[in-house]
Amino acid sequence: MRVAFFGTPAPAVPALEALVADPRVAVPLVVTNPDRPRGRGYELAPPPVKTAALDAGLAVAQPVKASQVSEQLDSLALDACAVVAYGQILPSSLLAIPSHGFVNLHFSLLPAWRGAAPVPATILHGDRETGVTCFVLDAGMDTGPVLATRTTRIGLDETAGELTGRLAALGAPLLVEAVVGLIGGSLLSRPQDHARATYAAKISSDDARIDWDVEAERVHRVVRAYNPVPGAHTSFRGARLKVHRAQVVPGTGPPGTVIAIDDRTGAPLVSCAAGAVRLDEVQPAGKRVMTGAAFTNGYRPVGERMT
RNA sequence: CGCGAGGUGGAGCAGUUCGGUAGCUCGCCGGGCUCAUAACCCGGAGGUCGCAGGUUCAAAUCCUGCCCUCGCAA
Repeated sequence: MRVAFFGTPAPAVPALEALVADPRVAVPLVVTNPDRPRGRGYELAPPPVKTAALDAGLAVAQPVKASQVSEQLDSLALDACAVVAYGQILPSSLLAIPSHGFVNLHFSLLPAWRGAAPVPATILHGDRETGVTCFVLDAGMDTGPVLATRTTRIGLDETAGELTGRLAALGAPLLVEAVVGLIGGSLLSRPQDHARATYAAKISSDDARIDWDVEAERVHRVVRAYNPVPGAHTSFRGARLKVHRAQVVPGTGPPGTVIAIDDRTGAPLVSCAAGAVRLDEVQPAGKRVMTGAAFTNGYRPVGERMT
């Protein structure tokens, strides 16, 4: 079976590797986004999928627009394509090229959380479980018929980064089976219940700003949902303070106030609209990540306000 | 040449403006108190102040160059 792979960031890598490792599948081409300037100084960085593909000795294409590979795809006599977080909408002209179409691995239980950022959305929403879905791409945004799903519980303190890693590992073998099953005819797709669809918009740094005037449970979810990127943040002494990890604790005070230091851990306690959170891991702008206790020792924040 | 912050005992910070004794909160080690303790008391070890050069009687502090870490943005 000849399957081209479309994907870009790190969570797509396990799927690519699983596909390559399967003896039934040949991967004649990997399509990924172009190298982009990243980090300080705008250094050009290759996407993780490109690095993994080159390591595996695979051919790589990095079109600015996906449609630019249509001729190349045409010439490869593909049975199907596999897509994981490619980062571009694929035009239907492209979807028609492989005989069995495109199979996408999406990091939610569709039709829940269609769109760009399903993992933060599911944590933010307080879902108890989530999963991965393999479906056949159609013209809509994550609207195609479903081939296979896998479910997993969300840990009470699990971050988006951790959950994404687990879903990537969970989804990789599922994608292989979905692609093989679709091509082989052993797997049938079922349409989604569109009436129950929910959407997870792309997140921005602004979304990750902590509003202290909500209940502590919600602050805790914000912290988890935006870890590690872009990082939940607040403002302290006029500078950005990222909160990487927190716990809900009892406490009362004006929202955003450092009301006390935790006896056991030494971490600062910050009051919310209801309850408080203990800041277990923070990062002031320009500094390394530090424990809440280290922050307390150096900054003596009791009584001060985070905004 | 994208914008910006920072490097001071093991951790996190102050001290740099205006050169002159190495400071604070912790941690660690030892001792004490206590039924006990993450609590409290007493004592102690531990620092080439990122690196190199320069100015000076004297540099963490002023000047020059370099290295490293990190925040924003993309």
